[in-house]
Amino acid sequence: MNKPGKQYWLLKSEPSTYSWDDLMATGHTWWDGVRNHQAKRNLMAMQVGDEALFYHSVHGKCVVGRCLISDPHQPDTTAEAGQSWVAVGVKPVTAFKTPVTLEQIKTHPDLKEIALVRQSRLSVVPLSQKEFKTIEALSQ
DNA sequence: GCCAACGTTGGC
DNA sequence: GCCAACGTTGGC
Repeated sequence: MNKPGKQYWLLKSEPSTYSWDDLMATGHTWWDGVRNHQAKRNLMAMQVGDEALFYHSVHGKCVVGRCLISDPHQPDTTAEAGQSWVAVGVKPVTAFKTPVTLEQIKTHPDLKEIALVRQSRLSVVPLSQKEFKTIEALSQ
């Protein structure tokens, strides 16, 4: 079920730019356009088969679904010449029946240390397995 | 190398 | 619309 070393992530997107529905419509996307070094390190640490939650920032402020890292990191084709940013492939797995709001996350005792809140501007955020499972359970 | 100014992100 | 947090840029 859970292969060893599997990691968990949260991917942020402003839905007016790219939404969960956009991902569902195509079944696959390249998570590109990330221009932050810490986020880049997280992308490079991802392995195929890692799981990620999809978070709608700004308009939404909730986790809306679960997805899968389907392709390892590779050069971001949208990067300007001379700059080396990376992208990973992402596929949707399940849409949350009930989106999990930022407010729920902030008030849940098991999510006090979540990087989503501690580092609100980071767009590719690592999650512990417990944090991942806790948020997933809230979506039922 | 320091730091002020400015731009961006994202919550409120 | 405002502001806090951060990152980047450029003058010195």
